[in-house]
Amino acid sequence: MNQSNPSELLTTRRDRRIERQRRQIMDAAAQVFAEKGYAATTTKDIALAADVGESTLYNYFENKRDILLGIAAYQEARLDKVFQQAVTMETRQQMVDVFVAVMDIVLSQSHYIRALIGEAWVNDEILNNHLVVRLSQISDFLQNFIAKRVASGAFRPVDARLGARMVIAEFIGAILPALRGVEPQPDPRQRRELAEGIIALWIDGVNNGNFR
Amino acid sequence: MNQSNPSELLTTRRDRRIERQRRQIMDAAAQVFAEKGYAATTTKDIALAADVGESTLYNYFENKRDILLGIAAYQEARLDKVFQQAVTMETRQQMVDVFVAVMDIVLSQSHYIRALIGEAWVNDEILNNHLVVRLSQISDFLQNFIAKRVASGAFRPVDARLGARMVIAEFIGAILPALRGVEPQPDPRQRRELAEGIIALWIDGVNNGNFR
Amino acid sequence: MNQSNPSELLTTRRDRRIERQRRQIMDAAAQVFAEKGYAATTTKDIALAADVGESTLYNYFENKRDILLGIAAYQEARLDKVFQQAVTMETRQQMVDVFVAVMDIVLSQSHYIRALIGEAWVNDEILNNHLVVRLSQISDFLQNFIAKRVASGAFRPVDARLGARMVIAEFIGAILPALRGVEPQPDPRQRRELAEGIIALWIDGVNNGNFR
Amino acid sequence: MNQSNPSELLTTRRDRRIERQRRQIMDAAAQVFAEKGYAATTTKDIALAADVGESTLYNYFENKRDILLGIAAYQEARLDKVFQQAVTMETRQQMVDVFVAVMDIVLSQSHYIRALIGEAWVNDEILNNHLVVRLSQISDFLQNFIAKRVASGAFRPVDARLGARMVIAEFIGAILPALRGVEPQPDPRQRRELAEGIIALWIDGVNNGNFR
DNA sequence: AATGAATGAGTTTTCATTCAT
DNA sequence: AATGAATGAAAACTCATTCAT
Repeated sequence: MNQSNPSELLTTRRDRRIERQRRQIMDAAAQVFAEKGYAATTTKDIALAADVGESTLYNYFENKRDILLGIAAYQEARLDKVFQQAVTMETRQQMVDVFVAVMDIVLSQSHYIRALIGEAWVNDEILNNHLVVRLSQISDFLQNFIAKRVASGAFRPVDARLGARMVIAEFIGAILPALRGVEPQPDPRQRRELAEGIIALWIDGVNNGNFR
Repeated sequence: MNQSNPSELLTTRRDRRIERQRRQIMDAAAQVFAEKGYAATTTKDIALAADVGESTLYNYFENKRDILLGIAAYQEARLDKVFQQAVTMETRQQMVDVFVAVMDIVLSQSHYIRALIGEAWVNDEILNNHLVVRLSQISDFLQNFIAKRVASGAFRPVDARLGARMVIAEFIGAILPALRGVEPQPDPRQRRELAEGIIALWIDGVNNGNFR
Repeated sequence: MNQSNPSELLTTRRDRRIERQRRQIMDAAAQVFAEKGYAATTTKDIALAADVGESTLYNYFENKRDILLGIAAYQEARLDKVFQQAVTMETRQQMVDVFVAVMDIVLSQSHYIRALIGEAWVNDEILNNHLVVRLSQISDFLQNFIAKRVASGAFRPVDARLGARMVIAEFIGAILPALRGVEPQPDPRQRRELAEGIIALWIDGVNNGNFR
Repeated sequence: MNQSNPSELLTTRRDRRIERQRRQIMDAAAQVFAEKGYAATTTKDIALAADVGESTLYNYFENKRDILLGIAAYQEARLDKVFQQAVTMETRQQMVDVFVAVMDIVLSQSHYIRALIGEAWVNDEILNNHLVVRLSQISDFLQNFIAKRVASGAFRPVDARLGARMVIAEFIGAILPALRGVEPQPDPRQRRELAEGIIALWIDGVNNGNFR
C-alpha cells in the first residue's frame, strides 16, 4: 500500500467524510420518516435528529425528497445482496435459513424499510421503483421454485403464482408487527421458531387429513 | 305546506341533510387521503374533491384531523356488521363464503380502508383504535376456531396464534395489490377462486406427502 | 339599467373587487420594485407596501414573478392606447403634442415603467416581450415618418433608422432623470418647453450654417 | 534564490499577486452582475465564474457589496483617462474621434458598465458616486463647448444644457443596444459611421430648410 | 348553511458569511 | 492564501383555520 499519490488519498478521505455525513443524515431521516411518515416530517425534524443545522442538509441533498430517494437507493444495495443467497434454497431446512436471513436483514434496518413502505403506500414512483421491482424478483423466483416441485410431484398441483404470493404474504405478516412497532423485534431464537412455524404451515397446511 | 309536526320534521330533515353532507365530505376526503396520504392532503384538495368551499368543511368537522376520525368511525360500523356473520363459519365452504364476503366489503370501500391503513402506518392512535382492535377480534375468533379443531383432531397440533396470523396475512396479501391500486379489483368469480385457493393452501399446504 | 340577472351582477361586483385588490398589490409592488429592483424586493416589502398580509399576495398572484408579469401586462394596455394618437402626427407642432402626451403618460405611471426598465436590464423575457416590442413599433413608425419626408424633400437624406433611434434616445434622455428620480418631474409648462426644445434641435440641429 | 531585497521584493510580488486575483474576481463578478444584476447574483455564482472557492472571495473583499464597489472604483480610473482627451475637441472631425474613442472604451469593458448601470438604476450611492459624477463632468464640458460656439455665432442660440443632454442621450442611445446585448457590438468601421451619423444629425438636424 | 377572503404560523429552501484546517 | 463545510437569518411560499357576510 505504497501511497504514491497523496491527492488521490485526500480525495478519498474527503469522499468518505461526505459519504459518512450523507449516511448519517439518511439514517436520522429514515428514523423520523418511519415514525411520522415522509409528508409529516419537517426538514427541521430531520436536522434535529441528525444533529446538524437545517441548512446543512442542503449541502448533502438537493431537497427533502432527495433524502427519501437517497434512502431508497441506499436500501437497494443492501437488500439485493441478501436475495442472492436465496438461490441455493432446496430443502425445507434451507427455506427456513433463507427466511431467517431475510428477516434479520429487514429487521436490522427496520426504520429504512418502514419509511419506504409508508411512502410507497401513497407514492407510485417509490412503490414501483423500489418495492414492486424487488417483490417481483422474489415472486418470480418462488414461482419457479414451486413450479419445479409441482412438476416433480413433490408438491401438489397448486397455482404457483398464488403459492408464491402466499409465502410472501406470510413472511410479511410475520414481521409486520415488529416493523410497525406494535410488537418487539423477535430475538434470534424466536425468529427461527417463527420461520419454522410458517414454513411448516405453508408446506403441510393445518389439515390432519380429514377436514373438508 | 302541511307540516303535521313542523319542528320535529324540520330537525329530522335537517339532520339527514347534514348527515348526507358529512358523508359526502368524508367520501371525497377518503378518496384523496387514499391517493396522497393524510399529511400530504390539503383542505383545499378535500374541498375540491367534495365540491364545496374550503371553509364549508368547518361547518361539518372541527378540523382536518376530525375528518379522518370521522372516516375511521364511519368505517367501523360497516365492518363490524360483516364480522358477525363469521361466527357461523364451520365447513371449508363456509370459510370461503366468509372470505369472499369480507373481500367484497373491503374492496367496495377500498379508498376508506386504504386511507386508514396509510395513516395507521404512522399514527398509533388510528392504528390501535381502528385496526389493531379489529384485527385482534378477528385473530381471537380465528385462534379459537383453530384451537377447537386441533382439540377435536381435525387439525394438526399447530400453533393457533400463528395459524390465525397466517390466515389474516394471506387474506391481506390477497387483496393488498387491489387495495393499493397496483392490480385491478378482482371480479366476483376471481374473488371466489382466490378465496378457494387460499383456503385450500392454508388447509392442506403445498406438500404432496413427501417433501421434507 | 334594469338588472334582471342578480347573479351576473354579483359576479361582476366580485370580479371588480378582485381586480381592484390585484391592482392595489401591483401598484404597491411597482413602487417597491422601482425603488429597490425586483430581485432585491421581498414579498414582505410588497405586503407591507400593499398593507396586506404576506400570504394574501398569493391569493391574487401565483408567485412573486407573477406580480411582475402582472405589472408588465397591465402596463401594455395603458401604453398602447397612447401610441395610437401618434399616427396623426404631421407638423412640427403635432410632434410636440405627441411628445408631451407620451411624456405625460410615462411620468404619470413612472414607477411602473421604472420597475419594468430595471428588470428588463437583466431579464431578456421582460426586455423582449415588453420593451423591445413596443420600441420597435415606435421605431418603425418613426422610420416611416422620416423616410416619407426624406422622399418628399422636406428632410435631408438622413438615415431613417438612425434618425428614428435618435428621437427615441432624445426622448428617453429627456425623461430619464425624472423617471429615475434624480430630478423632479417637470411641470406641464416645462414638459412643453422640453418637448419643443428637443424637437427643434432634432429638426434643425445646432448649426448656424457655418460649423464644419 | 538571489533576492537582493527579500522583504520588499516579496511584498511587491505578493501585492501584485493579490491585485491580480482581486481583478480576476472583479472581472468575473462584473460579468455575472451584468447578466443577472447584483441582487440576483449569488456569491456562489461569482466564485464559480472566478473559478475560486466561495470563501476565497472573502480574502479579497469584505463582502459581496464590496466587490461591487471595487468594480465601480476600478472603472473610474479607466474612464477618467478617456475623458481627458475630449478637451482637445474642436472640429466636427475631432468630435467624431472623441465619440469613437469613448465608444471603444465603453464597449471594451461593457460588462463592467452594464453591471454598474444596472445597479445605479436602484442604488443611489452607485448612481451618484459613479454615474452622475461622471456624466456631470461630461455635461459641463459639453455645455461649455456649446456655449462658446453659440457666443461665437457658430451655433444657433440653443439651450446649452439641453444641447449637452441631447448629445449624451444620443451617444447612450447609440451604444445601449450593444451594451445590453440586444445587438452585436459594432465593428470599428460601423462605430465610425455611427459616430459620424450622430454628430451630423446633432449638428445639422434633419431639416432641409423648409420643414416647420 | 355556505363561502370568499385574509392571515399567522409554519415549511422548504437560499444565501452571505464564518471558521477550522 | 485557499477552501470545504456549517450555519443563522431570511427568503419565498403553503396551509389550516377564522371571520364577516
